[in-house]
Amino acid sequence: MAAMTQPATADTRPYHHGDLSRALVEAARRILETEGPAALSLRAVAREAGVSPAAPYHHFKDKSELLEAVAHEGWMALDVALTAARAKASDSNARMTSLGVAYVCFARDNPALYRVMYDCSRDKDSLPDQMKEEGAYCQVRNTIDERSGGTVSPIDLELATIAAWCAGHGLAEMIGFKQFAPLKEALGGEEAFLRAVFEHLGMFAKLDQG
Amino acid sequence: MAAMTQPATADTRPYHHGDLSRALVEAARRILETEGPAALSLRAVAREAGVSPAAPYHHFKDKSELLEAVAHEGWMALDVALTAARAKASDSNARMTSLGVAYVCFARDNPALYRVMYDCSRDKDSLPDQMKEEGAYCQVRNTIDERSGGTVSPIDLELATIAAWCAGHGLAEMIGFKQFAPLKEALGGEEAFLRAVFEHLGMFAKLDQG
DNA sequence: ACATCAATCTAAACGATGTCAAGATAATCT
DNA sequence: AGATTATCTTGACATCGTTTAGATTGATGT
Repeated sequence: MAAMTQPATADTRPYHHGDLSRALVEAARRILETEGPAALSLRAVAREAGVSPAAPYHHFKDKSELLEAVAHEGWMALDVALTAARAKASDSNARMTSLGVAYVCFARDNPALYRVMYDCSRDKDSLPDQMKEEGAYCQVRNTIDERSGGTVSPIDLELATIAAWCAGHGLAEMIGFKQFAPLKEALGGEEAFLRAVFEHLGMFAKLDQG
Repeated sequence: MAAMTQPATADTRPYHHGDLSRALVEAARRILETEGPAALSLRAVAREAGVSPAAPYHHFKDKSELLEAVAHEGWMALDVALTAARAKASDSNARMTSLGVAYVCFARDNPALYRVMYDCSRDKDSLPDQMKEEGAYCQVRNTIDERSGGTVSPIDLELATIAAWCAGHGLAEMIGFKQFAPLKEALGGEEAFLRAVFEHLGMFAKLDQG
């Protein structure tokens, strides 16, 4: 089946790409990392993948559908990061803080991808990726539930999850503000700063007091 | 001085607009409200203002500079809303919650404007609008400081402000998620939902315990 | 009053973008 | 092998941000 009808020297791609869907998503991520979100045009992605501007339309309905695929990969990568962070903490309090720090660090290290992830979540009728099945949001909820030994009411559990998620996302969007530089310095680095903010958010005051 | 050199019937504008700067910003806000952020092109703004596509360039360097002007108006409007909310609460605890609710409601009622406001804050070297002088951020800090009678350390005050701001912004971005509909229902409406989340964020647990 | 100058607007164009229709090419199925 | 379907390219269209050159007006100085 790999019978190429063309010479196909090292740099001539066969007419049919083989797995253009994936190649396009990877090209998009490459552009995001190297040139930022402003450079992420459909044509640029096609160019990067070595294909004509119209080719993507055989795999994605829209530019937005391509972006959704990119965002989906982003949420999966975040899941991996959160899982790793959760496994690394000893007690359940530290696990929660560690989760928050990992979340914000992911956003800091992949700012363009993070923006695409949220831009795709907005204005969407269906459930956004992060809330599905075992998505990042559910991971936070599970961690909180574990922490309280499963005794907390469903409503309070949901409220606490929302509160924690909002804090994480809000901090993720502000982490870059230069305004905070001296404060980070005073606290001994960015991660210490993040831990301080998360601890300041006594996110469990309500849960703990009953 | 109102000597028009043209007949200038009701619908013929004089060659010089008079105050195109303001007219453009207002046109932009009108488009944002009625057609959303996707329709906000420079040409559309010029069209809405009844002027050629190149005219805005005599008042703004860029499209982004126009957007910054729009964002600036947005932050000022938010300031007004927050000031009103702060005045309406009795004790300082309620004042804080009321501030948060007002913030999120502003974002909910002006979603497109809110997005422009934050898009302009990002990737900016200088201090963003909301943090300047008596901007919204400072209003939050002042409210927290008032609450503790000015006894809290500068670092803790800053951390608490950041925490509160992050929670507000995070919640503002998620308030539209359909996922939360049943929870809002169970709590008796959207505003009750907001109050519950803010109270769940024991934002002052750390401050209160010393 | 009038000429000059600067500010403001228009017209026309350029390159880039998202998207589509028509045709070329290749893989697959019968 | 022949037909069908999936995939890619070419070429086009409308729109966008932006620039350049020229037209129109208000202000300034005499």
